[in-house]
Amino acid sequence: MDHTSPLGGPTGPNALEVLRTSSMSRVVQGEIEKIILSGVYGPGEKLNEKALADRLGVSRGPVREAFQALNARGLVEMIPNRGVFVQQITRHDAVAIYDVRAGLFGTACRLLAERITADQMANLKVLLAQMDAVGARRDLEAYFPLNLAFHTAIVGGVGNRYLADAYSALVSRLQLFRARGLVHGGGFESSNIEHRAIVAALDARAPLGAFEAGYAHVQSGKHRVMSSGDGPEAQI
Amino acid sequence: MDHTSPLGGPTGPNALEVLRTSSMSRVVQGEIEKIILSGVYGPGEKLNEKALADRLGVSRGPVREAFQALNARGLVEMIPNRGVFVQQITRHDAVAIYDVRAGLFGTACRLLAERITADQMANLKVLLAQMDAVGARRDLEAYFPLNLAFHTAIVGGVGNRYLADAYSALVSRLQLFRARGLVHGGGFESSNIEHRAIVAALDARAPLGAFEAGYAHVQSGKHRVMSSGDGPEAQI
DNA sequence: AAATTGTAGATCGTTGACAATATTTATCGT
DNA sequence: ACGATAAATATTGTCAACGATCTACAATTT
Repeated sequence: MDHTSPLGGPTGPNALEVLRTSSMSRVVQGEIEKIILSGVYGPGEKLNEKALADRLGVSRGPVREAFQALNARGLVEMIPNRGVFVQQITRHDAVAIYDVRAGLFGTACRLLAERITADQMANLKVLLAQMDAVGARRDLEAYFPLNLAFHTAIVGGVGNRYLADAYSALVSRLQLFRARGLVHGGGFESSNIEHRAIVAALDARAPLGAFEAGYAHVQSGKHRVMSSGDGPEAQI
Repeated sequence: MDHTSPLGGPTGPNALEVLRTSSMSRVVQGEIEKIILSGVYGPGEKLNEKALADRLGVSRGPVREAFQALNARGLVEMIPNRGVFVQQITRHDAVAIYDVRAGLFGTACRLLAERITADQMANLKVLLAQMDAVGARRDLEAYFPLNLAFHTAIVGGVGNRYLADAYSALVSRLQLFRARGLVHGGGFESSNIEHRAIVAALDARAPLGAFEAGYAHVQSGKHRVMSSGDGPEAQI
């Protein structure tokens, strides 16, 4: 999850100017990923090599290399002699991704239950209390980052790089499914109840209970998202 | 599997000749991956761009693109202005990978228990019986592909592309940890007992039991591998 | 003698050009 | 006017070359 631009540039490829000599293709990859996830290109839309290269002020070589990396991460689809397209995620795909994500998140909870420290436990409880408070006000804008921090604390708290990478790869792919950024809160209460169940299981150092709580939480999120309209509108 | 020589003649592997016009860089990626996983290059060894390009009979461009894809898949490490190196997997890394793999395999068992067909069930039982027979003879050469087929049937049988991809990516990374191909059978009986437990849970359509059986099986395999000598010698 | 500096060779990162393929546009026949 | 065919254009795939950077080794200094 190194999407942090080396230079806090506002917009545009001025970050490219700084690192012109070293790792251009890696910066290009981050830029293209940001463009894709920002939704500028619709799902299935074609990514023109030369156009992107000109826009980023580089040659086609680094762009092609960035495409290969993004393809391996599942964000784009490459068809020989045809071009590169933004990966299309169907409803069916989203369900499949959620299933895997549930298993990974449950595994994270299980592993964390075996090794969680007092500090980590306290941190989770703080986040839980904050989400309780914010949820009572139905303040979605404030709830969103807290929810993200809660999940990150659990997945990252395990200290397993491969687990964190696999999980974030799935989350990135799910971003492709968020066609419009329309978000409407509709699962505050249940989501927070599930959070509390996870923390309770972690506090009890119960691996099996923690897995079940984490697994069920993501599955519930899947149902919340998939059952609303014809597109995902909430990601809780 | 086709034994196209990794150290093919100066003319290059024949696969490249056939697909010269279409997707060279994808073929190059597969070739380099085979070379890496075959253990020709030791862990941490440097991969020279021009040398690989000359050996495969292509230019440096496709090789560099293949490197990007392999880097994203975690098989190589790229250091700017220094080069590309075979990814080093420490003992600690292997343990972490096994933990994630256990969670994914358990998840596969869980999901399969919810949707397994009669044909799939019969296939698993056939494989189980064959492994029983071969295991009684302590025939490791015959046991290995059967074991692989068993795991593949479970992970692939779910019909979840993302689950299968994530799982195989972890398995590929674990291959990096197999420094020497020394394999000595030492866990036949226990491994097969665990296989039977998995099949039993699947047959009972018990998701939770299937998860636990699959999770425990991979964890046992981790212990079998990690506790023997200073390197992995069995992969059961 | 050990450490530092300078130079030569090798390797990497990037670019622009050329060939092969796909897509679009124009033309022709019915 | 519509559909099929052929030229024209655009885009992708690959290559060879140029400048930048790193590594290794020799010369110099402390």
